[in-house]
Amino acid sequence: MKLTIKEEDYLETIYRLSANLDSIRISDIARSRGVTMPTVISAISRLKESGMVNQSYYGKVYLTAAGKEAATEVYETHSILRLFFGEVLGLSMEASEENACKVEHGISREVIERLKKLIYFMRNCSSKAENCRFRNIDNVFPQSDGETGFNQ
Amino acid sequence: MKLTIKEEDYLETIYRLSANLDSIRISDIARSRGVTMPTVISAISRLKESGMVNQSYYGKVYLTAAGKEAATEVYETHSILRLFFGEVLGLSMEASEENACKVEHGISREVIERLKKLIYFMRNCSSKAENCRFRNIDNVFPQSDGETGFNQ
DNA sequence: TGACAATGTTAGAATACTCTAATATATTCT
DNA sequence: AGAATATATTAGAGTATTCTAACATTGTCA
Repeated sequence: MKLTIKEEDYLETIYRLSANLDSIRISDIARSRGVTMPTVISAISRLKESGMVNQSYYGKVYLTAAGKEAATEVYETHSILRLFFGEVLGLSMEASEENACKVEHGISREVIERLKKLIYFMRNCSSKAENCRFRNIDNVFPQSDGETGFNQ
Repeated sequence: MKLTIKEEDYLETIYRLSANLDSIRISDIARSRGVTMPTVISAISRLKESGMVNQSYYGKVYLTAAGKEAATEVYETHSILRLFFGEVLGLSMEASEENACKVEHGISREVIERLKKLIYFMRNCSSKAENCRFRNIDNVFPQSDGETGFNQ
């Protein structure tokens, strides 16, 4: 019953749309993902078969309990990654968002838990200057653009 | 001319095999990636069309200059991610390797450069105890297993 | 209410990736 | 060299993902 990357992407899109819309149409998903409606229809029909989504002929799209659970997991992963890229690495909002989208699939629970700790730790660092002095890693070395000198 | 994730995976596999083997066969790649030989043949034929690989009928596989360049880039990304997971997040070697494989595609150059800085910074932290006291993030909070209390 | 616009669906196609089964070529060993 | 083994290739199939074109249904507003 493992979902593909694309299936997870569609679930996440539906989940995110449901924050702003009370009912979700095929066209909303298509617009949001930048694909055509037939593409969405085909994705949704696969998700219906996996029991992740409900949708009747010409009807609205709903996540099932299983679909909501899967979507929530992907979304939480996405959110933590976005925070990490933004707060710890100091990337712009757009770059953080974009990288989070690329990376959010297949990363382990363990990584997410430790990223949470790292973000937490860094937030503490930033407020207690005697302990550690940085806000994000770009702030620590604003001048040296990449030359940290590793080979492995 | 953008490569797919799988194409990058095959290039990286060839690149890594070339460290230990002086000539690379279809069967080496198949074994290394856990796929069948016809699958490799089909991947290689696509890579030949993109000018990333050379291989003659029943012959050995070679990366072209472009192939080597692409493979090197993926491999460097992989290596930095592995270091980050191991040194900063404190994951096991196997978990670091596995997560690096999943994440290495599509992550931006900017992220890699800042991860380098972060690893560098952490290495410095570890040696200068007055500045910051950790070896890896799991070491800082060895007890609290995940409860850092965020909601976003 | 009927026409037009918006939305949804089906049909048919293409690409990427994988497999198994069958066949062809190379390599190795006696 | 000839047989046995290893390796490579082709053929054919299946799934996932996307598209365009054609058609169906729904919604809106004049």
